[in-house]
Amino acid sequence: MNIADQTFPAVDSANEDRAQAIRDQLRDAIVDRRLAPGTKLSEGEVGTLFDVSRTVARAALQMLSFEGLVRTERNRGAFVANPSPEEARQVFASRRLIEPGIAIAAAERMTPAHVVAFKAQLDEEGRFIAERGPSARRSEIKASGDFHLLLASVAGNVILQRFMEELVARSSLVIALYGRSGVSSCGHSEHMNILEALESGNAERASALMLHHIDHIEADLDLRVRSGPALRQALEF
Amino acid sequence: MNIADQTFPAVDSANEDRAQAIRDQLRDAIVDRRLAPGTKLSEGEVGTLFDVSRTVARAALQMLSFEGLVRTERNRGAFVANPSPEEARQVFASRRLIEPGIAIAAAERMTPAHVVAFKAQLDEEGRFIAERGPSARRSEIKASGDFHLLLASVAGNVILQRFMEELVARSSLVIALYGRSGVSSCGHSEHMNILEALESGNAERASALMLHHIDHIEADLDLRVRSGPALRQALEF
DNA sequence: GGAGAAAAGATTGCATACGATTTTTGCGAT
DNA sequence: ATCGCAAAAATCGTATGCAATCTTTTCTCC
Repeated sequence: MNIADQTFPAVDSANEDRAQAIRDQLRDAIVDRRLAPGTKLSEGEVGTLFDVSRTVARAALQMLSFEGLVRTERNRGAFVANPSPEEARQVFASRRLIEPGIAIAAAERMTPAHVVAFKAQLDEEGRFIAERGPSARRSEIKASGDFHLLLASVAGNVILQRFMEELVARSSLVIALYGRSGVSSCGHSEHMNILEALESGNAERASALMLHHIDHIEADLDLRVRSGPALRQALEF
Repeated sequence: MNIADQTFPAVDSANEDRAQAIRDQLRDAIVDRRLAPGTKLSEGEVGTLFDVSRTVARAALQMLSFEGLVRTERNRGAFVANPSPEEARQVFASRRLIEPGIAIAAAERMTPAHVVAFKAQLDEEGRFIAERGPSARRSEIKASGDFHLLLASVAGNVILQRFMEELVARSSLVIALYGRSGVSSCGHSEHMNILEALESGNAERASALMLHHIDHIEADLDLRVRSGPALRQALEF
């Protein structure tokens, strides 16, 4: 009975919080761009979709609003975030500040097991790049983010790790919105270079490579305001 | 109209969210150490105390749990966070990574109005240090944190600003728990030096001073495990 | 008297209900 | 046909109720 109806939504998460499970699925959907920015996420809809009451759906949406992935307006509802160019710049400014330091910390804590995990991660990343199609592109963005999350977990600071989770999620949104080309293939090779530096314990080099990597990602964005930002906001789309 | 109702931190909060107001008050109480680490915050108690239902009290507690100021255990309730020495170290490691960069950004954006605000802030800080007594010490810790928050707001990156809000709040908890002496008077002069550097537009110097300042704060902590950490955790007090 | 088990009490997780607010729809006037 | 306004529908904010879980007390048995 449990197995049957909890097939897809709400993974296993028996003792876990249901709201958390819903948040995770919604976050994946947002980061994967299956939910477009501006989409309304009504409490009732989310609730019926995941077969829970509005109470827990609301809790999930509140969590996402804390992470900056949805914006809530009083008495109006929750919407998938539509980050402005300015917000996008701030996301990357934050990453430039934090990630080089994370790379240094990670370099000092790398173990052979970590190296194996990174190689598996990069393999998967390469596979998605080889594929074509919109679905592959989404997976590609997600895999690219996972590299940075893996690095954060190796660094061993859970606070910074959580910050990075938020920043990576928001970056994915920004890239989906403002991304120009397939810089990702270039990003893939940069990831490999970073791993090389980490593997050889060259913390400084890893840090510098990371900084450049972030610069490259941001440089690929087209952050000019398009077709009147006020109108866009007013129309909420 | 705008001026009238936005007098101060919206205690009345007519159109504001009530849960948010409760969160703010609870946060202040935690940071001020009026609520000791480990204290249980039951939904019902908080609700009756603020004259709201459990629903909104619960929302406030959820917010605080996101910020790391309370820890919630399923089916058991919410407790004021009791950061471990390891957690304390990670808080300061995060600050060492972020705040020097914030100082640089702030130095580049300082205006005369900002300088005035900083001077007022430092005046108040000095006043609390001059006073004696436990209440003054609490205000002193809070004022010291406010300096860093003011700096973050000047830096102009709302994402980093929110990160700093969390880090400063957790720092206050840590200092209250593990703080040794009145390093704060020393911290006050360091704040003044930082302001000097900011005022003269010397970003590099401000950044370096900030890094040392954080080091000094952490150096004043006694992060040795005291009287068995496992026992302490087990007894939850 | 102490240890263990069962019951009572307290607290959380979740669903539902109801008033308030916003958005949409329907209808008549210009 | 368009605009304005009022009623209806939808949605949110919040309170409350019930079942599940945890804690404490009490009772029994050794």
